[in-house]
Amino acid sequence: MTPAFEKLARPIQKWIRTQGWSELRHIQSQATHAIIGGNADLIIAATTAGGKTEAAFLPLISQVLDDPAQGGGFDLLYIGPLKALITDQAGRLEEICREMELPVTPWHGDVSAAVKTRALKAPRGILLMTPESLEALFIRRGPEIPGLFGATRAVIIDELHTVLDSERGVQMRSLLTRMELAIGRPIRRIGLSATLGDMELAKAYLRPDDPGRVVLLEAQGGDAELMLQLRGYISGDKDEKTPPADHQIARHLFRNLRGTDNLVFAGSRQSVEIYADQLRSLCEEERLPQEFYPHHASLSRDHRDFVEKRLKDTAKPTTAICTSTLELGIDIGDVACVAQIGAPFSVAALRQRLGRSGRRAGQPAVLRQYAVETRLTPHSDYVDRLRLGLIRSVAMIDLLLEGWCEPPRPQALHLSTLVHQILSVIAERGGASAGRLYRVLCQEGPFKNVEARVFTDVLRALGDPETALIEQGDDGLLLLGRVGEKLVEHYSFYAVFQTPEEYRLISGGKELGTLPIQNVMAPGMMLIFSGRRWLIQEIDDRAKVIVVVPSKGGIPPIFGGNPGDIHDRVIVRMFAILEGNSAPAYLDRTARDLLDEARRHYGQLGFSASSTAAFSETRFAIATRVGTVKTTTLALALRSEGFAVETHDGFLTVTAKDRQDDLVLTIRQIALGAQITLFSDQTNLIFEKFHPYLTRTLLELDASGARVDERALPELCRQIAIKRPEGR
DNA sequence: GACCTGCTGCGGCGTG
Repeated sequence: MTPAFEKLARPIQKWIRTQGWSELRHIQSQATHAIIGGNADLIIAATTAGGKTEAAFLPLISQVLDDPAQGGGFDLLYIGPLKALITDQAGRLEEICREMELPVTPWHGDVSAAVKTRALKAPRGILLMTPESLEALFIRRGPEIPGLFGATRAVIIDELHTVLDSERGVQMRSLLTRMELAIGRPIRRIGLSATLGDMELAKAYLRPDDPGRVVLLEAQGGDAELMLQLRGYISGDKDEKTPPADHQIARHLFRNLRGTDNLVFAGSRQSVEIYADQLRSLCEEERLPQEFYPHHASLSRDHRDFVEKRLKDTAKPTTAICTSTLELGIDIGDVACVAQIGAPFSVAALRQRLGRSGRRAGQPAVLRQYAVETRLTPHSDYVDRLRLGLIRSVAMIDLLLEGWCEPPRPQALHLSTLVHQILSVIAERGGASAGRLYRVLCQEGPFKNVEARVFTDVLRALGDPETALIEQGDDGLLLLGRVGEKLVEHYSFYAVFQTPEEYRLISGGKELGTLPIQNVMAPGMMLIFSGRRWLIQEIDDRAKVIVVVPSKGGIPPIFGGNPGDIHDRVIVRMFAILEGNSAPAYLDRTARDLLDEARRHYGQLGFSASSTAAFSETRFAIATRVGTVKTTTLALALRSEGFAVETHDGFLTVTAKDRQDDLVLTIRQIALGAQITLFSDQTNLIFEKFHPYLTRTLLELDASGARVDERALPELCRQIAIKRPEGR
């Protein structure tokens, strides 16, 4: 055994021997040296089954055993984003700690109150929590926080890459700062993460005040060989002999995936239902046992557990048709192949998904990408002619092969989460001064981009008698107001993210899952859900329950959602592909023809030489050549100047009301720095949980930080206005 | 033109 092994506590060494490990993995040795040899914050980056949990916990538990704390609460705090992950990890840690009399306490909404009460009475060992449960602890038991975490040596943040700059990530960092302030010292932070494109940014998120001192350990190598194919399909065939594109794809999946474990990422819940239904029918037609199952967040926990268990069970071949539910989190074992239908929304997601395949030594990772484009007619729009879905798929695969993926977004203001944390700090302490709130949240905490003036405006908005979230006591202390008290009292307060209203779908007394309320439903209608077909029997609008029975026909429901942000670099690569002339070897015949066709149309539209094209005196296209945020910003600016604008990947379609409007002139004026209003009264700015309590001015400021990039506008318009050298 | 995640305290009732 290695020097690292010798550093571990005796009981841990004994446990390792009983596991039959011949040696520690490299990342585990490195982590042992870093954790036992120093006191720095740490990021351990490796794939899902890379042994990260043990890499962090074996040395940390060793420290606890070799140098036990005398009281002062839990020794180690683990924060995980999923209940299932916490249950999984608690089980693994209990195995390690069983002989050592170190308690392991999983703590989330499904854990019984008895377990929680016991842990609070004698707080020690390892506590595993969700960010929401930690939030609840601060609000319900604020004064007990120093006693519970006074001796805590380290906090382990699992799946760090999934939180980073998200609402939940900001909430978590705020809680950690508040915990450090409550106990009067920093607590070592250890992040467990998938490998990111830019790990420097992850360091800054883990410890914003001192990212330079964060040690980064990355598991090296392990890159399996990649087998790759992109197949092109054309939908909207008039020819009756050719089946529709989705049938062709379903048949191809059926022929190639049957008999093994696979993941098919279909892009949306609706599309998951469509393909699951078709694959089920194919099994029935061929009189074969069922092995294709849908998996997405609207399906019941029971059904999802069933699919996850089947994936783990090596005896039964299983293919899950899924959304990002199966992209991260609990281990489902190795799969033979990952299929992706339609272009993914980020290279980071594509990489994470592909990481589910090719994990066994000697096995290649297999990616099957399916691109669906519409059949062209003489009237087809230019965006259809440019085959943007196929081009984006190629761009993302290119970038994946180069090892690039999207870095976390630049830090937004997060005013909705700030409102939440203001209420939470007041609840924790029973009241707080404005100065203290500013210090805790904005100076020490994660809301560093919020200036004092903006912070004061937020407090004023919350204190407005109409809003009544907070009020000022006689001594100047800020207290919860009438509405604020009600909000904080209810358990729905702890989560910082918004959730839509839904119907529950019931059949034979069993819940099938949930359905967003925007679906227009009536008894007698037929529905595809959970991969099967149903007839609606009755609807209870007040209880939000729909009762269904099995049927022969049906259509898939709408699940809604918001368009995602495509990164600048992906769009830049798409244009490079449109302007290039070689075709990647992994394209099939149809995909290659579609790519040629896209390039031909790109040239015919004149985009090689100019960034604008006119279809008539009032209808134009602009090639922005940049990602969603900047493209959307230009769209808002042009709308406020009276143009009608549609957005696409790297393109805008612009319609002028009359021919007097000169688009080119407007673009030139913006390029020269003309002042433009981006938001009109009609622009919806409420998309996060606590946005309804803020003023219009604050909402515009919040949107400016995250959804638009006003400063990039003049340069963007300069680039659009100039002629491009032909053939570049 | 998309996806995902989470939740306390207490009253009422049944059982040992």
